[in-house]
Amino acid sequence: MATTGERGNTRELVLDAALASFGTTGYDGTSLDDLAAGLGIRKQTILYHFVSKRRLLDSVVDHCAGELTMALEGVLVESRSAGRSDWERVEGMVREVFRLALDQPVLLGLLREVSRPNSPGAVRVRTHLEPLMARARRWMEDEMAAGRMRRTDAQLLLLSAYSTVVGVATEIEVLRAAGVGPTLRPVVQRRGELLRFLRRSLDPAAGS
Amino acid sequence: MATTGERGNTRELVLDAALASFGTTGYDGTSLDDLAAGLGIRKQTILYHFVSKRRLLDSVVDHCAGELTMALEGVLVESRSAGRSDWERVEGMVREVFRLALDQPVLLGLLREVSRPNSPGAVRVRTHLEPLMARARRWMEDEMAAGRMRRTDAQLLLLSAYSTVVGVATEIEVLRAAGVGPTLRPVVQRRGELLRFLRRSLDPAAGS
DNA sequence: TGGCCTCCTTACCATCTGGTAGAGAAGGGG
DNA sequence: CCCCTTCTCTACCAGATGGTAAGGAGGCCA
Repeated sequence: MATTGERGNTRELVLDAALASFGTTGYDGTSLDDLAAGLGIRKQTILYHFVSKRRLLDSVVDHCAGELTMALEGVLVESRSAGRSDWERVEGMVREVFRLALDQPVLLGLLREVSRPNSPGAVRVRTHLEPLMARARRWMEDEMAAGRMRRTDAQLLLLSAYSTVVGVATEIEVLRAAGVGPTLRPVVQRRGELLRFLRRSLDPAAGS
Repeated sequence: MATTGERGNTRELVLDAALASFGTTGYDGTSLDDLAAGLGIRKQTILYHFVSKRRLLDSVVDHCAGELTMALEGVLVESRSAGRSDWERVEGMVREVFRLALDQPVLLGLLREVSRPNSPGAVRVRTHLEPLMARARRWMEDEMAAGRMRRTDAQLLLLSAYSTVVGVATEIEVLRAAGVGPTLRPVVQRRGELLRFLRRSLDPAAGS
C-alpha cells in the first residue's frame, strides 16, 4: 500500500504543517513549495493529496471544525449525563472553547486568518459554523420558551460570544508580539467577562 | 510641476488605496498591479513614489500613526486646557481611539494585519507605538507617585488596553462578515468594559 | 508473471510578482 | 530658447507561484 516505512500519515503531516503556516503566515503568504520543503517532500505530493491550494485550506478548516465540533459534543454529552443545568452547560461549552484556544494557539491563528472578510476560507468556515450556531440558537430559544433561560436575543448573544472569542485570538497574538510571557491573565479575564455577560443574560438564578 | 489637471495628490490617492487594500486583502494579498489598476495608473507610478512595496506599507503605517498621534495630541491639549482630572483625560483618550476606529474601519483592518507576528509592518508599527506607550507609562507612574492615580502596573494596564482595541478591530469585522448591520452595540459595550476596567484601576474616586 | 492501485517523484509551464531601465511630456527658471 | 526637475508612461526581466503531465517504485490480487 505504501512504499516507504511511513504509512498514509503524509496527509496528516501536511494538514498540520498547513494549519501552522496558514495560521501564522496567512493564506497568501504560504507557498506550497515552502510548505513541502519544510516536510522534506515535493509540492506535487501535497497537490496529489489536496488537488489545489484552495482545497488544502478547505481541508484544514474542515479538520479543525471537526475537532471543535467533537470537543463540544463531548462536553455536551458529559454535562447532559451529569444532569447539569442549562447555565452550567453553557459555561462548560465556553470553558471548552477557551481551553482549546489555549491548548492549540495555531487554531486561533487560522480562525483569525479565515475570519477576515473576503478571505478564501471565510465561506468554508461559515458553512461549518452556521449549523452549530443555528442549533445553539434553537436550543436556547426552546429553553427560553420553557422558562429555563432568560428571554433575550439568542442570535445576537451567540454572535457576541463568537466575536469575543475571535477577538481574544487576536489579543493573544498581540500580547505575545509585545513580549508578554504568560498571556494567561488577560485571557482568563476575557473569559470571565464573557461568562458574566452570558450569565446575566441567560441564568434565571443570576442577579440583575 | 504636474502634467495633468490633478496636482501632486497621486501620492495621497495611492496611500489611501493601499491602506484599504492592505487592511482588507492583507499585505501578501495585495498586488501593486491591482492597486494601480484600481486607481487608473501604472504600477511604476506607485514605485516612483514609494520605491518598493515594503516601503509603501511603511508609508501607510507612518501616515496612520501620524493621524492617530495628532488626534490623541489634540484630545490631550484640549483636556489639559479644560483642566480635567487624570481620569477624565484617560477617558477622553479612550473615547477618541474608539471614535477613530468607528470612523475609519480601514484603520482597524490595517492594525489587525500589521499586528500579526512576523508581519512585515509589525516592526514599523512598534517603533511608532513604543514611544507613545513609554510616554503614557511615564505619565501614569508620575501621577501614581503623586497620589492622583491608584497604584498599579502601568505597563500591563496599557498592554491590556491596547490588546482590547485590537481585539475589537477583529470583532467588528467578524460581526460585519456575519451580516450584523449596526455593529455599534458590541463595540460600545466593549468600550464600556474597558473604561470600567481602567477606572477601577486608576480613578482614586472610584469604588472597589 | 503481469496488470492495477497508491503514493511520490521529476520535468515542465503559464501566469503573476516586485522591481529596473529608460523614454516622453510638461512646467519653471535662466 | 534650452535645460532641469517632476511625474508618468512603455518595455522588459528574473524569480516565484500554483498547477499539469507523466513516469517510477512497490504492494496486492489474479
